[in-house]
Amino acid sequence: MANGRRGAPRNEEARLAILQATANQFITRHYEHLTVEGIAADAGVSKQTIYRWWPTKGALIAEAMIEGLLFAEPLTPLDTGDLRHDLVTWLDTLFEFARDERNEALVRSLVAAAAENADVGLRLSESVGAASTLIARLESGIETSELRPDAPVTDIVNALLGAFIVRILTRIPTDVGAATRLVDAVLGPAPASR
Amino acid sequence: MANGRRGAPRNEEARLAILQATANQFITRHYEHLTVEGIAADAGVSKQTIYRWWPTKGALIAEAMIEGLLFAEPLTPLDTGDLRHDLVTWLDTLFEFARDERNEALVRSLVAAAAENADVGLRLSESVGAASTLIARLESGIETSELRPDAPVTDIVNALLGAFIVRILTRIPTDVGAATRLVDAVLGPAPASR
Amino acid sequence: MANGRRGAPRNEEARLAILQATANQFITRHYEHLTVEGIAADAGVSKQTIYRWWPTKGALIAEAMIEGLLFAEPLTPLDTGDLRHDLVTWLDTLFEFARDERNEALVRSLVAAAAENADVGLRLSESVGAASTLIARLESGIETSELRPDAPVTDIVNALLGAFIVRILTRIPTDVGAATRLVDAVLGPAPASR
Amino acid sequence: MANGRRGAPRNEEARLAILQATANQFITRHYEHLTVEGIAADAGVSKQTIYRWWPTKGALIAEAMIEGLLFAEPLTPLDTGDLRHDLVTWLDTLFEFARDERNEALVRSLVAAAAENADVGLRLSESVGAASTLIARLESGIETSELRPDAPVTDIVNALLGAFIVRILTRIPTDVGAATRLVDAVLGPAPASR
DNA sequence: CAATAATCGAGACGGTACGTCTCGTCTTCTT
DNA sequence: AAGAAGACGAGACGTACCGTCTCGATTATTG
Repeated sequence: MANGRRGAPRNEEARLAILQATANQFITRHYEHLTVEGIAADAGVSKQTIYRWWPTKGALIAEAMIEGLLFAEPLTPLDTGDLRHDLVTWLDTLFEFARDERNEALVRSLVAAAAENADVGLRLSESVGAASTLIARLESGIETSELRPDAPVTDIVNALLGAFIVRILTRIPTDVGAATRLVDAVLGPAPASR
Repeated sequence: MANGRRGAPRNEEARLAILQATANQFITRHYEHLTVEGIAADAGVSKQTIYRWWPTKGALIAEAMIEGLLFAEPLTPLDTGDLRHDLVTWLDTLFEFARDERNEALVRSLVAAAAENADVGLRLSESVGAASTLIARLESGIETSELRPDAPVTDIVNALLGAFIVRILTRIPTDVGAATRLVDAVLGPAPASR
Repeated sequence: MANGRRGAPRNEEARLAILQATANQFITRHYEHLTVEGIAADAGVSKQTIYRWWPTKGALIAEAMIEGLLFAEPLTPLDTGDLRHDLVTWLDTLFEFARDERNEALVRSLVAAAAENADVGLRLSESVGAASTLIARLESGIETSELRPDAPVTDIVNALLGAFIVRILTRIPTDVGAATRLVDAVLGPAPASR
Repeated sequence: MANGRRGAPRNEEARLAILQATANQFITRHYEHLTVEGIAADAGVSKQTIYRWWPTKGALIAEAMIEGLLFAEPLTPLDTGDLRHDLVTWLDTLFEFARDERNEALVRSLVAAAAENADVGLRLSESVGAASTLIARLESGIETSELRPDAPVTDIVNALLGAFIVRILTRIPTDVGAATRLVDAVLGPAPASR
């Protein structure tokens, strides 16, 4: 059945090649050295095909993020039943991930992109920190009374993620206890067994 | 007496003109559109004079930050004796500052610069959040027992500042209670008398 | 009865719209800025319809010339019985025509097209100078003995037309006596009774 | 001694390389396929260096003409004392030159350039026909009474050259007698010994 | 009267070149 | 030396057209 449009339909293969190339280039050359010409060449596509569908580099990156091409495995929190433990584990994984200079540069690059482009910004906390899953985990912590009912869940997530990002931006190497200390600050110090 | 070097000494006037021009251009055109040629023209200086003394744009910005040319008034926290209140006030001022789209863009620009340049990154939390003063304020809070003695002061500052930056990057408009909620999130809920 | 071909016949309306658009664009934008896309848009036709029937821009222009769409009125010589006078009048009209900058540009454009495309070249002298009529006029001059029987009629036409074109190309403004001098140059000086 | 200007002086080597490359490309690829990028690559120069000094392709060609880089040997008329003979010889050489398809294309290309650019146009008749030398030859013919004193010398040159150009543009192959016939037309038929 | 074949408008596509912008280096003259 | 002026090679920008191609819709012809 007709779709109301005429002319050749958009080439899905080209679209994916472009997004994949965007991810490749973003990872290898970082945001500041990302070029549309490079992406076009890498994707085997003409520049015009890129400009026809995406207004800016940022839009490309944002879409590559949506397609899940930027990060290999999303860093999502677990749910073992112990909120404090789950948060520490998640943060530790994040810090560990960023201990590899390549990954740290990738995150920094993503922050740079987010700073210059709203589309990327909108997806930043989701992409870096799996924010929505994290929020869900915290809300489940409220149900198990590990968190008081009026805890500002979103703000807690922003604080944890923000602390991570500030560390990345200020280039302060992360010490071992950082994750625990941050969670302590946010949930209050660990009870009894401490 | 001679300083052991020959030839004309460095022109301090030119140095300041360059840094001032850097600040002007940074504020008006943002980091992504900052050009060395533009700075040179604005400062009435040749490009070579810039390249002779600064290796990168980031170094220029970092030095302009040190000279206090980027932000009009530093947003420092007060000390009224009530820590929680002082923090909320400070955060509110920050959010208020960023409510002006021009300032928000300025902060975003600074984050972009920090992401791409270590010199700027090192000074980011100081410049945006007056981090050292804030740390001092928190430490004085420990003395007045408003904070437990082992509170992770630096991490708390990172969390507060980071939450602010995450908000800026994700372009989420700030609602009225944000500052209070954030302090609650990071220090735990306000005690009894609330 | 069938013509041996199946499918929809060529759309004559589209053909004329294309040629008319070619003429419009040629006149307003000149040969160097003539684009197939512009013609297609102007004619309300798809590019493919143009490429299906004409191999090059030159072919389009040549056909527009044949259809008489490029020049409003062909500049044909008269026959008053006085050959020399008729030639001077004709040349004067030509010079007068080209005195309007718009027309001069049009002729130059046509020369450019002729230089780059054989189809246009073939029709150049006919289109600019009504060459065949001019040759006929000269041959009638032989019959009235105003011209010697072995006069190289075609070469004379080429010389007159060529001189005009050289003037156009070299951008030399035409003075009043030019037409007369040129006829003198090509036919030899006027005889006795002058 | 100072010349009043500061900054590096124009690089003469680059200038010549560019003009030489222009000539090369013009000869091998013709005007319509001449590209600034190609010239820059051929000359080993950046595009900006070209655009800094020449506003258009036409200006490049015009300057290459002035430097005598476009035509190997200028086609200048001789002076044997016999005007008619010298003109026929000159025209014959011209026709002979253009009989090689490569040269014909070169002349056509030059006409195209002249049609689209005034700088080239100004130099066309000089470059193709050595117009000034030809005019001088005709004036010397007046002194020897081979030409009447009031002969329109410039117009005669335009007519001869124009006839040549029209032949080139209309792609009419040149027959053997063409040169003689044209000169006959212009000087009147040859006297006695014919 | 279905199957076939050609036309047409629309528009996506890989390419090439455009003319501009900025980079970081360099060369010259002046202070 | 340091500095102003500015030329230079390099390379990316975003745009304009090229000529080809794929669509779906619309005619005609033919078996």
